[in-house]
Amino acid sequence: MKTADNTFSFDKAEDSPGFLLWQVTLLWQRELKKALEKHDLTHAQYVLMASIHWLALHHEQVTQIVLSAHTKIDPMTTSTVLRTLQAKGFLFRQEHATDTRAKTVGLTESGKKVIKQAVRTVEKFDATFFGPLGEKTHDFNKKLLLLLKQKENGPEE
Amino acid sequence: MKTADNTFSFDKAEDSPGFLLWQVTLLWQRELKKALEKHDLTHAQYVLMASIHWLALHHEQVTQIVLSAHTKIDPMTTSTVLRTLQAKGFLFRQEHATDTRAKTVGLTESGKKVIKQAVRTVEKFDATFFGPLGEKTHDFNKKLLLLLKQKENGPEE
DNA sequence: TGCATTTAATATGTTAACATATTATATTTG
DNA sequence: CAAATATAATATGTTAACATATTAAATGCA
Repeated sequence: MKTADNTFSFDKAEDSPGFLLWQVTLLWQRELKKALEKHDLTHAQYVLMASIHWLALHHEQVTQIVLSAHTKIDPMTTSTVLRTLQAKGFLFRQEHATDTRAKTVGLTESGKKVIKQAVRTVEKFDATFFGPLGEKTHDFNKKLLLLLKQKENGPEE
Repeated sequence: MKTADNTFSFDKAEDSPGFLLWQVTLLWQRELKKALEKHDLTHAQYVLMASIHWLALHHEQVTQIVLSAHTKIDPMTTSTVLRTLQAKGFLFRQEHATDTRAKTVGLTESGKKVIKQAVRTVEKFDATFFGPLGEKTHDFNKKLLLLLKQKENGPEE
């Protein structure tokens, strides 16, 4: 369908990876949000709690800046969401052993219990959402990793 | 790296398509935001204006609900962002010819000028961002479309 | 060692994304 | 036709994502 207008280089919006990526993520987030309601968690809260749990299994001291780097949630958002989670009793924040600027973050028993259940919910949800990709899921992951890595020149955890 | 914990079914967070998808989109949005600053547009504003322009070339009357469906931005967000764009003088909203509930939306001359420049910026940005995919970009698009399409046919609430 | 530079966290303010509920109008159907 | 239902837009309120700027402490280096 050719038109007289030459604003777009794509003949269909469906050929734009950016537009598609964003739309898929909108959809994914919208549905995941509903799936997380039963745990009384938002997506950001879930990601941070899951990452704390994950990092705690591999690191000693999980600080907010480490969390921010791992999740790619910016430090300010990380700070405010963690405060909410602390108010919910799902985590504690205490002064770092050697760096008094930093705060060490950890899940409470209550938090651990919640996140374990939530992880099951999310993994089940993702299995359904990405089901159509079938065995091509790994290939999809590889492409996403490629896009992530291009910008990654800084220090990693 | 095996641990005693069995919360996660993935041994690495990098194997989770949901986590990766979300992270790539965060990165993409963050950088696109900066690229759009020179046009004084947010991403949502850009998407809506580009879609109005696009739809106007293919449809007669672009209503807010049509825009919402096309962009997958929810109707409420669509409404408020369009109001902002109207205040900026980039678009008009007038009563629909036959459906008095609806509003027909269109770009002003000023809006058209801005969006044409912004589209160039975004297409250039996307070319760089998705550059690492090379000729696999089309395959990436296909996978994203697959994920989008499942919902269109799927169970409706 | 002392001073400049980084860095960790956060106060403040803007826009987005969404839920829920409401208003007004359109459409369906009994 | 009238009543029930669906739809287009929006008021109100919550959380997220981010920018900018600030505070205080760690680190670099001359």
